[in-house]
Amino acid sequence: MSNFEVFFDYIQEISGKLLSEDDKRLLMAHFKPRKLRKRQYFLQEGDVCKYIGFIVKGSARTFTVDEKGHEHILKLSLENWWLADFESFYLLKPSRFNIEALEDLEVLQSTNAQIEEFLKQIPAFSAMANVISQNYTIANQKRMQAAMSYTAEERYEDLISNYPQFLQRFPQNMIASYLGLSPETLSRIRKNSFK
Amino acid sequence: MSNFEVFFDYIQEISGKLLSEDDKRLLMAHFKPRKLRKRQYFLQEGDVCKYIGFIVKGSARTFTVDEKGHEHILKLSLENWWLADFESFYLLKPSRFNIEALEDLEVLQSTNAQIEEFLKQIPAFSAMANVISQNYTIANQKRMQAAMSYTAEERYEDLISNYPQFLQRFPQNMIASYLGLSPETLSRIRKNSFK
DNA sequence: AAATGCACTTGATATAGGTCAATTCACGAT
DNA sequence: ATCGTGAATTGACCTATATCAAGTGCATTT
Repeated sequence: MSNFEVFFDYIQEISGKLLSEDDKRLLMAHFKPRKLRKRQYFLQEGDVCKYIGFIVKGSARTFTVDEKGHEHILKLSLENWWLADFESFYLLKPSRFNIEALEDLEVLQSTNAQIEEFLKQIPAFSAMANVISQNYTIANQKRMQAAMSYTAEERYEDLISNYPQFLQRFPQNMIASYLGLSPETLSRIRKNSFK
Repeated sequence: MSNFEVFFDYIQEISGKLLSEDDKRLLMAHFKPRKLRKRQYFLQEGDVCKYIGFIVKGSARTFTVDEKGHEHILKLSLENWWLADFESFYLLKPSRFNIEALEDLEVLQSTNAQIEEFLKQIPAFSAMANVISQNYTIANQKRMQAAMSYTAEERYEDLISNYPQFLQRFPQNMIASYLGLSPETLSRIRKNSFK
């Protein structure tokens, strides 16, 4: 299946609507395929996030670096997820985040101005945007609650049940950072839960 | 200014579009005013969040209670904010949250089905929804980053600069809980930063 | 096969922030 | 004015998690 077929299926499935041939032509004309090798950056801190990318293949992490040089992973992303720093993308502000490919990465990317066009012209695209926005809001609410009310161990168990794929796809130190833990602490948590 | 005038101004300002007289009639027909006294609940854990409320006056907190009986405040809300547990509201699932009035509260409320209608029929309403969704996404991203990378003191300073009104409107123990801190810790942080 | 480099583990120690208990403060109700 | 209640402060102590340092196991490169 080609990259665009994957993408079209995704839109139709999430939105519950069909794309016309015209819709598909429009999307193909303005979403550009882009490939990144592992370790390459989709976005660097300080740059404006001009593109939003739909991940067709591979994985990425969104992270900040604090004054002490410590990295904090905010988001881990896999196939069929969208990749962007939304604050920078919507407001055209320089980003405080880095987005780096953790595996070889293939995305379909487009600009904010184009997305506005798709929203106006393609009903399935706009329906998809609404569903995604709902899902994001819900996921954020959950994650925030987990961060505030759960212990390290509970957050790890939560991750296992909500995103079991993460354990296969991401190294443990990345998962630790995503959970807001040091790699040592995650290692000890795993040791204890196996006994 | 009446409740609805406040509401209409808000929609027009956020969306950048004007409401027609028909639009206004439609909104007035399906947003119901509701008043809650301080301490009353807008939503109780276990119930489905049937209504979304627009706060015209007053304030509220959204919180969970963990197994140890500790409360965790996820959201503090003031005038011109929306009040709902979106997970429960969108998915019609029983809520894990409580929403309680912290001051006497006046909201305009409506149901999910009605909101869908407004989105279809009122361009300004739908434009507003898009802007709000962007703002939420950005605010969530920021708050998550703060929770993961900042110390307690930095989070408090962040709050002071982003939401100075909170200090006037909410008691310190609520703010502590919102920041994920014990009241004692927040008290000590304030003491230190005054020296 | 040796060498290099990472991810992961393990142990010892440090620290931010939590918990518990006592005290003071503010204010609404009588 | 006084009482009562809940908020805020303060001190002593505790705990979860971070930090630092050393060691182990595996791939990848040479």
